[in-house]
This record gives sequence, structure tokens and C-alpha cells, in this order.
Amino acid sequence: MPLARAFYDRPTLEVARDLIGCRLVHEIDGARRTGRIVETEAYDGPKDAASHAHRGLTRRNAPMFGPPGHAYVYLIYGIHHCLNLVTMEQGYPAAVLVRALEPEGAVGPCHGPGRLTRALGIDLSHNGLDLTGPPLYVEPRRGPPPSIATTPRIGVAYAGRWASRPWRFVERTSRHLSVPLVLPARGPRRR
DNA sequence: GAATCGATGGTCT
DNA sequence: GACCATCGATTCT
Repeated sequence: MPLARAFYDRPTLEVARDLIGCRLVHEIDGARRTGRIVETEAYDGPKDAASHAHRGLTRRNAPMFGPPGHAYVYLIYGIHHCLNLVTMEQGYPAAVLVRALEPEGAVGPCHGPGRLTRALGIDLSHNGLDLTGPPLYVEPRRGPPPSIATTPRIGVAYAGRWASRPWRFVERTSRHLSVPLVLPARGPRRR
């Protein structure tokens, strides 16, 4: 059962954290392509210099300003699509970028925002879609809460002090992250 | 293994 | 005309 709009109508950092361990589902051609979300990033509000919304409302970023529980999909570097899930009330621009999944079934590699959209078959035609039902939605996590680590966001060095905010959330134990977690050195390396 | 680099197109100034 | 919330191949050590 898809997560309801109320899930997305909350502070962006909470949504980004709570999405870890949930299942992203895309129903396409009668099939289900799914993966467990293991990495997200929060882009929160007009003041966040790393956010597409930082320079105000444009045609591209309009979904970020819309109601929660919708998709914001954009094309990056002319090649890759990135999927965001819009959070917070209408008028407040915010979204969570889905950066990596643990692929399920026959789904291809999902360790990166461009890879996961390709694996699930998500493109610009999904921009603005309502996420509270098929074809694109998120299922709640089952089982125990995952152990989560935070890091600065990837690829936003231009954003000054906003770049260092720990707004990237990853499942600590996942081997499907876009960028591996670097843990503090602790004794000799094994294997 | 690390570093570098080209691809490729929509969006905004 | 410049700029990317990236990826994969290639070229180094």
C-alpha cells in the first residue's frame, strides 16, 4: 500500500530519513520494478543554495513548489534523469532526491541517481506525477528500522556553507550506495 | 586503485 | 552561451 500524502507533508529532513528502507515501486507494462531505498538527500527551502529552488520559481523546478507527494524529475548533464519526492506544503519548495536503491528481482544496478531512474524506467514523462498511487509510489518499510548515517550532500560544492550540511542519509550497512561511506580508520584493514 | 574526461540536452541568463 | 544534485570509459600509477 502506497505511502499517503501525509507522509510527505512533513519536514524534509524527517521525510528523507524515514524513506530509508522503504520500497520504491514503478509499475510499467504490467510489471513491477522495485528497489529498497538506501540513500536520499534533502533539498529544503528557498534559502538552501544547493537547491534548484534557490533562484526562485522556474518552469523546471515548479513541482518543488507544488503540493507534497508528487514527483520532481529533471534531466542532468543531458543524459541522466534524477527522481525527487516533493515534501512540505504547497508554496514551500522542498524535495528529497532518491540517490540509490538496493535493486530487487531482475532490476539492474541502482547505486546512483542516474542509474536508478534508468533501472526503473523513470524519465521526464514522470515529472509532476502524484505519488499516492500507481504507477509510481513508495511502500512503507517493513521490519526493524535501519541503522542510518548522515553525510554532506554529493556534488554540491558550489553551495558554500550549505554544502557541508549533513543532509544526505544512507543505510549504514548498504553495499548499494552511490558513494561508499568512509568510516574513521580503526586498526589494520582486513581482506 | 585513482584521476581524468567526454557525452549530451533542457533550462536559464 | 554557460551551466549542471552524473556515468562510464579510458588513462594514468
